[in-house]
Amino acid sequence: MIRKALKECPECASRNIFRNVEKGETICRDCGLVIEDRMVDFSQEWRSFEDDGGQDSKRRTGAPSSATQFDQGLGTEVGTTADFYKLGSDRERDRFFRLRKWNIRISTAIERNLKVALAELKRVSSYLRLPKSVEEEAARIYRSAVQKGLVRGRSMESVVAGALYAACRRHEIPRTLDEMGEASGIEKKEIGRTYRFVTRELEISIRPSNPADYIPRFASALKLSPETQSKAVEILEQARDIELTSGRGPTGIAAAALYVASLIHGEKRTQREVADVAGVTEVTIRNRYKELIKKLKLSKDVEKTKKK
DNA sequence: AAGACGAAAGTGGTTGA
DNA sequence: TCAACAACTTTCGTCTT
Repeated sequence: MIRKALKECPECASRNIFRNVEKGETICRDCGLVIEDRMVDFSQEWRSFEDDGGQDSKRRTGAPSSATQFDQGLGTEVGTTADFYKLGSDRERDRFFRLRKWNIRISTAIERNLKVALAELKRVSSYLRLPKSVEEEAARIYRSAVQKGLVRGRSMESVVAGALYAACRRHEIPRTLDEMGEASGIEKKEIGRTYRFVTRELEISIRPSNPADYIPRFASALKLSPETQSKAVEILEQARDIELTSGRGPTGIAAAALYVASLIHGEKRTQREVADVAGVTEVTIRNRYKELIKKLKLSKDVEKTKKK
């Protein structure tokens, strides 16, 4: 859903500004500038990660608690010392202290971890300029991962990055693993690994990302016109209709579509430039590009603009 | 000289026996 | 658990603009 907003583009002073609320992006239709992508997404997704048997128990009870608060204001405590005197036998007293000690030890450990992790999450999230809704989703995912003990054997940072990556995908504003790697300082292999592991263990279903989701950001980074941008999306739609997109990496396809569109509209970018912002190699762009012009009889369009 | 093209070998992940 | 495999990368030589 795209709706118009009353604002001026800081780059070209155009009023031709569009907001894509779902993606938290605001784009100038004239110069293609992505003005801000930190809008609040009100369409909150509710999902329960508790393994309580009820598979799809989506809860809508109570006020929305921010998952980025490190303990949601809900600590646990096993009794107080005042309770101690109500107990009878030595056995019971021993038991009481043991439990109390354990509980404190565990919950403070978890809380401390969560506190540090959420700070890191916030840092990475703001570095990538992600909307608040994504940040919160990532925080929820991270919390579930901690509760299931999935962080053990993995670095906290990599799980944070994985959770953020997953949250972006769920909100259909995918970032590449490269971007996530740069923001978090974790190698992209590692992020991919923890991402897969965490999503599998928590049974978070994520649809394969749509190449078109990458177009606005890539086009903006390449300073391509909105016309070129929509041409790229158009190409992607055609490509999807004839099953050219399945099985291929979405960033590669997006990059190739953008490359072709830039040729057609006489705003040529080199394969190298497009490859860099998309985080793929020129070879991949070439392969996708070849398939595109072949199967979409696009060659004549490209030729036409070449001669001009 | 830079960009585009393509071949060949290598990498990491998925799948199916 | 292992091997085949598909997609993508790296590297490098050649052609085109």
